[in-house]
Amino acid sequence: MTTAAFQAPKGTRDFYPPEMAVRRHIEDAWRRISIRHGFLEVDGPTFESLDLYKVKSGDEIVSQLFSFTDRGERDLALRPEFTPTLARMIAQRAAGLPRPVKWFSIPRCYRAEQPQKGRLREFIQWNVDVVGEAGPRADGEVLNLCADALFELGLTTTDFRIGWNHRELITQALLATFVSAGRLPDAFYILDRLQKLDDRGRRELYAARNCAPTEMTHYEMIHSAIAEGGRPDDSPSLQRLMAAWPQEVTAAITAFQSRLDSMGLAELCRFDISIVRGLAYYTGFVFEAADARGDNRALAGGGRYDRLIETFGGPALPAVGFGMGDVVLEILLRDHGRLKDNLLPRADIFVISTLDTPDKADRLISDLRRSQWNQDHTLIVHPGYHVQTSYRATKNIGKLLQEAAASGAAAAIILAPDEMSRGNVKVKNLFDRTETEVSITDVRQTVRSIIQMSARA
RNA sequence: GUGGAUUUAGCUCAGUUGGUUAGAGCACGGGGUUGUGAUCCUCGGGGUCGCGGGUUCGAGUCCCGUAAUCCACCCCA
Repeated sequence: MTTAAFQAPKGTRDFYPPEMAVRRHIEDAWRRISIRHGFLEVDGPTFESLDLYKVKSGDEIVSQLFSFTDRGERDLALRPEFTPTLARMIAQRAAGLPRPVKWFSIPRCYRAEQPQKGRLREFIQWNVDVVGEAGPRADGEVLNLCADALFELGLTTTDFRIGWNHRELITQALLATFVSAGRLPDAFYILDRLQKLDDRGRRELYAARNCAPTEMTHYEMIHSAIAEGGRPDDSPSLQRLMAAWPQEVTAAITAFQSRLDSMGLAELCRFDISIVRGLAYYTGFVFEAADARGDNRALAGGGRYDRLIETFGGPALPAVGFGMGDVVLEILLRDHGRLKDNLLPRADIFVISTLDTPDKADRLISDLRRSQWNQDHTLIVHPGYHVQTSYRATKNIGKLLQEAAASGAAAAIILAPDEMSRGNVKVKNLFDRTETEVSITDVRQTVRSIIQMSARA
């Protein structure tokens, strides 16, 4: 064996079978849940024209992209996210799409950044968007889907939290209480960092942003409100804050929280004024999912961006969506013990033969793997089995059974001269270790019942 | 882009003040015990010690550079 001369590029991963199985596990859950909520899958090119990314984020983004020039002098970049592609696709066909458009995608994305915990240069990001539907119903719908995917992967309300906010509403509330219009950008900057800093850090932040005493008092009250759980009913700080807010603002906040409550998300979701999602393009509702223990970076984030489709040359269409990356998600699943040690596919049946010729085993294996159709050949009445066998020359049944057990099979079928002389084979249940001798024509039936039993266990 | 730590077999790790042909466990593969998953016995493959330079009679070991990994910072769509 020689030392590999090459290694995977910085910030990328190789997916050997165990890692690939974890990735499949995650992607399958995303896909399954998206479809269950009525979303359709789309994809686009892995690279787009560089200008597409400048439209939304300006020139400074280029340094964070993997970009290149093709032989026709076109400036291109590997996609750092899917949203521009989505917006482009919607803009191109906006006239003909039934509304609302509910799409999801599971693209590989690329960012030329310094790798660190939860952040690589190549990653997979589940994207979900509802386009053409304004209002809190769609907002709640995407948040619910985000939560549902995490539940589907085995996480519980003790593992993660979702915080939500509304940029428009909170702007009104700030303007009505202690922030002047000119100070809004500073206010959002401060809100974004409020929960990430300790007492001293916050004081330094207030000083750096030239906060007046009333501002500091308000920010500290907001900090307490979030720490107290973000529910008006049991947060005195939040009650005091909201008492001074315009009535329509508090009404909208209460209404949205009760919408979440009725979707069964009461424990999970909290109104969190500090979630502002840095990006300028969010126009209203924003939310973020994170580890309940406060470890790790954000699991998922999104919100409403009603001007986005216009920005990419389409009609004015309201939109709301979110993204969830595979890297942080996998770390969180592991941290909370929600990933099984072994997610590799397990065999249904392992076939062992100590016969001198291979024909009978080959025939049996082939039959078992093939699906059975009904008479019209319109419907599979019984799908084929996942069948494995040994490549070893040995006729040592003990060793072969060991291999059978390692394959994860529920049943082993043993073809040996003794039984075969009677037209029979042995079928061994690999879970309870019992075995029966059956006619070779009855094998399929015997195996089926063993597999059904073990699937229940 | 900046700083710290790390890098020896597929994995986890030993490797003495610099000294012969670099080791162990696990994993993997062959064989054995008269046809049942354990245990056991036996044999085997696999490393230019991350890469490149330097010091030295001699470098896995000391020095310099570089790459990657992990952690933190900047940034974060």
